[in-house]
Amino acid sequence: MMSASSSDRERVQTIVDLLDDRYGKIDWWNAPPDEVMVGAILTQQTRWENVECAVDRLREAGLLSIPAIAAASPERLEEAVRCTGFYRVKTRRLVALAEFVVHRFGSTGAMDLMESDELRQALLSVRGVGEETADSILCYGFSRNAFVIDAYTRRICACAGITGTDAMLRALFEGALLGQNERYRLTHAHIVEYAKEFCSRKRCEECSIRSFNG
DNA sequence: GACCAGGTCCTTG
DNA sequence: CAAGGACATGGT
Repeated sequence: MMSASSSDRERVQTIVDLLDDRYGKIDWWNAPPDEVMVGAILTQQTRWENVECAVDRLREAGLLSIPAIAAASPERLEEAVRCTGFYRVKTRRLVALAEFVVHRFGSTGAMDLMESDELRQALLSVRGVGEETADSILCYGFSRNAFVIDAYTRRICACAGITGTDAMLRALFEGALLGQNERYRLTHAHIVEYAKEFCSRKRCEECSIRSFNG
């Protein structure tokens, strides 16, 4: 058991190990870069099942690529992504990102030539791309070592008695993941799965991570 | 019918 | 900087 004086670093390592034991290798958000960028926007404040609905609709409409989105009418995009909610603002964000990629890089492939830090800054300059969205794109779309901090991560960390800014949490997890993209992907996936399983009114008390706190 | 979901932006104090 | 609201559909 963790002692009351265990450091944040130790607690994070314990969480990472506990989740790895529980879920192990899982296939999670394995998709081409264009699809990850689209999904990263659409999943904002939205359940993943609804994102899949929109992704299917976009695919059927031939709009599941950055060039296609950059050239599409807002009306067609809105119709396809309506099932994810916030469909007007998400359409604007998709178009902003697609136009940014096309104008600044020409293609998705050219983006991959950039250093991670610069690519992150570039993504953050797009209206509608915040830190979580940018890191999701980096981690899952471009296999970079960017750890995604989301609401679930904050909640689980808070339960474990770990407090701090997103930047601090990100540094803590990145310190535990040994610079391997596969571990970055898996750990964030594990956190989401665990949170969906235990961070509900009903099952919060069964969550063993609470006991790490003091 | 209330409440929440893998955020982000904008406005106020 | 912290807090509060807007954005909107779909599931419990």
